[in-house]
Amino acid sequence: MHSSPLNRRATARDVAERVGCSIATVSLYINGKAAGRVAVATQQRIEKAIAELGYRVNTTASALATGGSNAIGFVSPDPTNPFFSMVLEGLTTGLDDRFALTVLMPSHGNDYDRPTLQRALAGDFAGLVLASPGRYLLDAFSPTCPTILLDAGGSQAGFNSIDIDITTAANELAEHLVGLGHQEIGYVRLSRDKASLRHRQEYLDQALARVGASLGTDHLVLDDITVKAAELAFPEVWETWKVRGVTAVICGDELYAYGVLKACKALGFSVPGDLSLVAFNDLPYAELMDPPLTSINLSARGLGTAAAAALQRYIETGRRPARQTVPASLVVRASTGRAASR
Amino acid sequence: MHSSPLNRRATARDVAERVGCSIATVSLYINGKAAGRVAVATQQRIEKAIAELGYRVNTTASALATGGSNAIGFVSPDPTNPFFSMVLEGLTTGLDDRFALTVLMPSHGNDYDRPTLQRALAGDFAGLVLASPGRYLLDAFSPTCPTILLDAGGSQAGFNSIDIDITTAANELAEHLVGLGHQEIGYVRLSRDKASLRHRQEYLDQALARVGASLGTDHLVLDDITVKAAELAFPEVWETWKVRGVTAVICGDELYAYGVLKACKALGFSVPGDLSLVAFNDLPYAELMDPPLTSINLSARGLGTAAAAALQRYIETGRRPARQTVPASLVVRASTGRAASR
DNA sequence: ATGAAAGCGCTAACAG
DNA sequence: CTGTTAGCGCTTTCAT
Repeated sequence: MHSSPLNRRATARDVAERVGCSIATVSLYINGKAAGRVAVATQQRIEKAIAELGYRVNTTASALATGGSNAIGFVSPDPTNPFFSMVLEGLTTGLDDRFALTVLMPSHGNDYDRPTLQRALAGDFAGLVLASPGRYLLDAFSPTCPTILLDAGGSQAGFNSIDIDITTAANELAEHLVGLGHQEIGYVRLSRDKASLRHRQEYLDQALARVGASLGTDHLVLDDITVKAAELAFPEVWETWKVRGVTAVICGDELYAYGVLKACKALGFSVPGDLSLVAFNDLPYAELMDPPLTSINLSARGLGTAAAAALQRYIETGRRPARQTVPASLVVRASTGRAASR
Repeated sequence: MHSSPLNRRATARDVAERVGCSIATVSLYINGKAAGRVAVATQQRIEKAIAELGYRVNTTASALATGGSNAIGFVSPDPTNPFFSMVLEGLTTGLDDRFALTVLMPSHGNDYDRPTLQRALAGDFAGLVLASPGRYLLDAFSPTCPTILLDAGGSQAGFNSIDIDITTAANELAEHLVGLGHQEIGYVRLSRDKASLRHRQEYLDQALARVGASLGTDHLVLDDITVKAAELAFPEVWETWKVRGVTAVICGDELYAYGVLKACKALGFSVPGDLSLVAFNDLPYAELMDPPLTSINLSARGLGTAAAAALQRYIETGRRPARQTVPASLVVRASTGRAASR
């Protein structure tokens, strides 16, 4: 309306000139510090000029002057995995409007690495959120701004983290499975050393052992977190698992469960008739599968909102947040049933 | 190592002092403009000092000085809808490392609105990508930086857009359905006026009419793009559709198809035995459904990479990109079959 | 109640 | 080859 596209953008100086006041006065007004320091009449004229010129503060300049950026960096392995989408959603809804969320992803490959982290450090962020960082990444990482680790698999010395507490859920799952007669259980996991994932497995191991069941050591180990990887590799590991007497499979990531389900169908197995299936995550798709997946809900969204709240407080007060935890919970659906007799 | 966390960050001045040269020289070096202008010996000493101090340029200051931000804003309705995740992924892989991608989402509600757009305009972005903007948003929108519309449903006067060309796919789908004996087809769509979605429907109407089939006017119209919405509403509309003799349903968004599928199961319909089902989108989950969904692949990722390329060129050259199109394609899977005899 | 001025850290002429 | 200088647009003291 007032300006053709891509015109020079109005500055505080333009506003000041139009009003006939100084830039400082404009600054006071737009930062809400005018009360009792700027005449009301002047304030109104400034407001009017701002509207007429379509003025908006230049956040870059503002950040430089105040020495504080308004950008939060979100470092995520894979925007396409709904777990991270949900964390992202939690973050955006939890963050104040004055913060901008910048996402940093691996430029190639399927997880983020040092270069990605370097970019995160190089950008001027007010705060940083690292989602499910591999442990090897943290060795070489020294934060330059308030940083929070998400789902890092237990507290990491010197880092602030929000973790998923799976103890209760793991125990419930163990009881659920054993209650259905399952003893020998197969596990599908990622090859990379992700603390968060190893963590899941360790708790599971303990919880199952306590009730007399076992995860075995013959895990199906995959290099990528994709449906395809699990689908292709499942038939092979099945030979081994069959011998051990496996009647249920737990997948360290939900995408794996989708793959296993497809493989089962191709092999003519019925789920849960022949094999019970459990997934970590509980994405919106878990209940759309056929059968719907029994899963451990990792509260991805909650992780995001908790991170947003903690990080904002951290940035504002400068005090490191206490270590936090969001609870995972077991959601029983039709993909688990009585163990097949053997 | 060299500095305790959250120490004051080294500036170019620190580097210059340590080396004993001027700030300008440091600037030349770090911007790769040193060749033939700075003595090699000096360059090495600068490099050394940079490493020792852990210096990184302050991008905020840099942006202010050059008058160009390095941030691209991505405005998206819902990070949780995999379509947008895939666009996002395309964007991140397509964008140069020197750009940072900032995501802007509706602060609440289920689509972005003027306030979100305001935030996008207020941030200092080098470029902006608006995903599937509602038409009503564009009336009041005048870009202040290179902006590209994605999936805006046909060119919008004065805007640069990349659209999904569904003509071929729509024709193929029409032939596919009619070939299977379908005449009366139900359509599930969003109530909001999204040009991109209306567009889909119009093409479909034409393509179907051409081969003697019909989409009817009794669409199932929903307010949110969620699985639940479709699942709950389907049984009601079915009464109407049954009378019309509907044998196939096309869903304007894949999430709707998931809902319809669930509803069908609950109602005891077999798909495609009693009803064929088609979805727009073709997310990774389409083929995991039972039955796998016949769908129109909207090339979300391709949309993202195309946008990244076009926007970068736009920013660098200042010349508006030509209108572009990525083709959609029909993917036939098991959810469509012969029309039920009636 | 308002303005002048210093400066945030960097870049880009321009002068030597 | 290198340093000086003048900003980028804003915030913030400190006078007035």
